[in-house]
Amino acid sequence: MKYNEAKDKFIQTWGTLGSSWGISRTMAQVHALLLISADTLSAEEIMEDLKISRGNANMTIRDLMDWGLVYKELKAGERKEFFRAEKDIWKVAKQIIKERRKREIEPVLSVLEELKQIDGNKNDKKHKALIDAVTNIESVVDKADFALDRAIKLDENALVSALFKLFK
Amino acid sequence: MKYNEAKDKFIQTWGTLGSSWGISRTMAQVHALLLISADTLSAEEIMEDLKISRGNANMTIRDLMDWGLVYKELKAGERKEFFRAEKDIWKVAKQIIKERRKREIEPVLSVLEELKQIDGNKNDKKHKALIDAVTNIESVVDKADFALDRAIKLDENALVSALFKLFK
DNA sequence: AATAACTTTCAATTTATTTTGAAAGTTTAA
DNA sequence: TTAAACTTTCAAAATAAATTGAAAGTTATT
Repeated sequence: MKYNEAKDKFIQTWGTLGSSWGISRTMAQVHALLLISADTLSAEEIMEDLKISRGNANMTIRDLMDWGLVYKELKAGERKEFFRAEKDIWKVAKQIIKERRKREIEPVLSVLEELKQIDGNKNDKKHKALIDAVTNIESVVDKADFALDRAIKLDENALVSALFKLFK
Repeated sequence: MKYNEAKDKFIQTWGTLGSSWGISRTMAQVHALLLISADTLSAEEIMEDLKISRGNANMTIRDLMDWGLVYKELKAGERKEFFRAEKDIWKVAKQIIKERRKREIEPVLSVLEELKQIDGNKNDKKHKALIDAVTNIESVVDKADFALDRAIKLDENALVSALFKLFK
């Protein structure tokens, strides 16, 4: 396989994956492009490379910065802005999980909390089933948080981290 | 808040969450409805309750069964099929992760494996950046698998599981 | 203060996904 | 074997999401 073919395939693949894991396809493609770029790229270069419009490039880059996946860099003597991706994929994954927790899980949790204040007889079968479901979901979020914390702590542990590198 | 309002809000909320975490909105809504139903429901009841078409109900239920989130149950003396949701949310979460790994991550991994067979000079900056990205991604998938295994093992540990229940 | 270089916005369009519902298919019971 | 009860299919329609690009906005330079 030639480099350009591999590059396109990588961008395409990362785009597909991204769109199913919470960031939009174009966001993931721009991220993929930056990920395999040795140097920073300008908005101009990104739009040319991926054949997307100026507006799309601009909004996508801004979104990626909001998500903490891409950083802006200024070059001395240049008016243009240049962009660089976070290349540590584990950091990328953690960042995505963190953002999605904030954007998607937390609002749900507050709705669930409300739902527990439901009027009526607590011994009613229907009420009980609803309260059970809500309680169960809340406990799972707690478990997931705990598991995630453990995974992150585990990662921060230098020894284990070193062990992982042996398998790379 | 009255029961019916709470019920609708729950279905709506679960639907929104589902659609951002890999199962479609209607799938999540049907799942939510079954989740808070003390008894099994027929396709007919589901379509009436959620005001969706027969075709949509049928396909959605089939999808949910494919995902292992809903089971079919037959009642003696009834021609109709009845459905029951998996109510252990931790199992639901594990099941979704497992399915999505199979459906979305595994195909990506095999593409990445291909990409490593790229022609040309390995010392070329561009090649190196691409190979680095691919390698890095593969190692993160390994880490995530490991962390997930740990989380699941942790959950299966009765003692820890009991501790969790204290916080419920 | 005028111009050039660049970034941002957003209404209109395009593309992708979901839903419908009538028709076809299947199974059971008489 | 026929009819009734039920399930599945899928092309068309509806809805939702992403993308474009020209115009407006901003900032730096002369």
